[in-house]
Amino acid sequence: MKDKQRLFRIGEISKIYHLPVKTLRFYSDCGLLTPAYIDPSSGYRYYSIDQFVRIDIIRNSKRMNMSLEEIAEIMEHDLQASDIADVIEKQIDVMNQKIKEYEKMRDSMSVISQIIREAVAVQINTPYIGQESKQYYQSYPYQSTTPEEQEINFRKVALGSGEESEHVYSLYGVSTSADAYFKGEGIINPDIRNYMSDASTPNVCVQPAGEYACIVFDDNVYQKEQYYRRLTDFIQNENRKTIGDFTEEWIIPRIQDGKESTLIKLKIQVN
Amino acid sequence: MKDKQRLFRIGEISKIYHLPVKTLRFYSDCGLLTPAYIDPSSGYRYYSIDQFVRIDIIRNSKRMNMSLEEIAEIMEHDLQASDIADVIEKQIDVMNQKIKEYEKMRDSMSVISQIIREAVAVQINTPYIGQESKQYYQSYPYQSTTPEEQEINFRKVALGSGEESEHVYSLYGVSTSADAYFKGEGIINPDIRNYMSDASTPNVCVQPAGEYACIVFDDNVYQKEQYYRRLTDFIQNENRKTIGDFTEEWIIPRIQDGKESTLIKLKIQVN
DNA sequence: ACCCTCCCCTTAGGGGAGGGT
DNA sequence: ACCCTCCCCTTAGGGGAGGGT
Repeated sequence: MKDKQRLFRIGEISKIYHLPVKTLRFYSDCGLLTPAYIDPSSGYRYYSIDQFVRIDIIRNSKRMNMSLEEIAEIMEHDLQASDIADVIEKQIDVMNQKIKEYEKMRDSMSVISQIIREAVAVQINTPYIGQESKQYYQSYPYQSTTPEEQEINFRKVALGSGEESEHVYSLYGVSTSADAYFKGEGIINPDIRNYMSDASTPNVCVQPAGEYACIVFDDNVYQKEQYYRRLTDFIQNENRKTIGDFTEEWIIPRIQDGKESTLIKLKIQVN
Repeated sequence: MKDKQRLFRIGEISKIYHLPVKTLRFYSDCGLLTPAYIDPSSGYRYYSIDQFVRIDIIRNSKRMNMSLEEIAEIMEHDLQASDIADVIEKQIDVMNQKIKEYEKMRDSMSVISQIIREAVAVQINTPYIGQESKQYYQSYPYQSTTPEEQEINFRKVALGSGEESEHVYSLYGVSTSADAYFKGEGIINPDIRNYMSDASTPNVCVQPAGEYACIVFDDNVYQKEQYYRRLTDFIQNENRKTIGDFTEEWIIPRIQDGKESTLIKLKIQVN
């Protein structure tokens, strides 16, 4: 019985458990782990072997990502072994949730980095003819005639639904009326498009696979016109005819000298 | 150009981006997102469309689990598109790390909840003969003659190595000399055992498969003897002979009326 | 209504000063 | 050496008071 009275100073407990003294003091102050005895004159904390199990429980629980509040909860409730299994299984669910969430994030991030890598792999500012594969998109009929209007419309689309937690990032873009452009009416965008990885959502539209004249540029949205010109000059030189409208894919916005600059892939189908 | 001067009040930005006003004020105060104009007399914050990209970047970066400090870092550095891909891929690595870590935790937690479920599935305090499968363990030669000594020795073993992050929880136990026990010398534990899921660690020992007399109890370590008696009485009644030493598996410790109580499986091989 | 500036609060401690055994 | 008690600091804001347009 006298060995049971063996008391440990805070530094000894710290060494045994590899726990900082500060942490033990903190547990003591917040009532999570009250020392067996506190010297009233010196304030020294003394721990007995009875405290060991509690420290074990705190340790194990913390490893399961439980908060000190939850740990205090379970420690003052005299759980049966089967209750402990319940707690552990609840934490397993929490872990599985986290894992799923992170996997979604990671996959979504993979997609976008892939798209950026592909875009920067081609010669920037240089038109080319390329084989493009089929793309799915959701069309939102916001007509924009100025870049400012488009900026606002774009946010309405991107932030409008409750898709908040769905993806880290979504690929957006616009179509540009070829008719209006070739008539000299400038760049008019009849809709905003959200590109999808598959056709699983309702009302999804399809952009056909085929040969496209493309140009990738990285500039401020107010400077778009020159890239349209380069692309159409190129198409003429190549003696191609366009099919359908232009599309812009807004790959990634960034900040250049305090101004927005967006990496954009502009393309139009040709025959 | 006058549309470009369009200024938005903090509440409008809040509505467009579904961001609390408090958050925007906080970003403003810490310099992450400075309003385009602050009225010197009223202190009202006004945002222009130029701020929109920054908010997008903050939003996307936060979704990738980046801290505001990291976001500020990347925003003041005029990154190229390929640099952004680098940043994203770095975050993918971070995510993968997290996923791995959580999967490890979850698997380790699964194992222990499984062990508890199996232990509580048998009639508690009631001896039985059961078929036990092969077990691997690491043996640590700490002889303990009192429960107190054992408590301390156990922590030395469990906390001694740097196995901290390996598992949430490990199954430990002791052997008890059958010879000494039957000679009336009491419960003497020549070693402490850390049970392993496989034989991959060096110096691993094997506890053979076979028929064992077992009893599962859930009590304070100072009360062990009565369970040894129950088990040995049972073995005698069953006309069995023991092979080798007793082993105790310390399945899960908990707190009962302020005292430690451990769910223990005590067993010994019989023929 | 909308906006502002304080001020205090949250987790789980860490760093350090200043002082006692 | 080892221990103590303040006190201030960290993330990313949230809640509320009290007051201005």
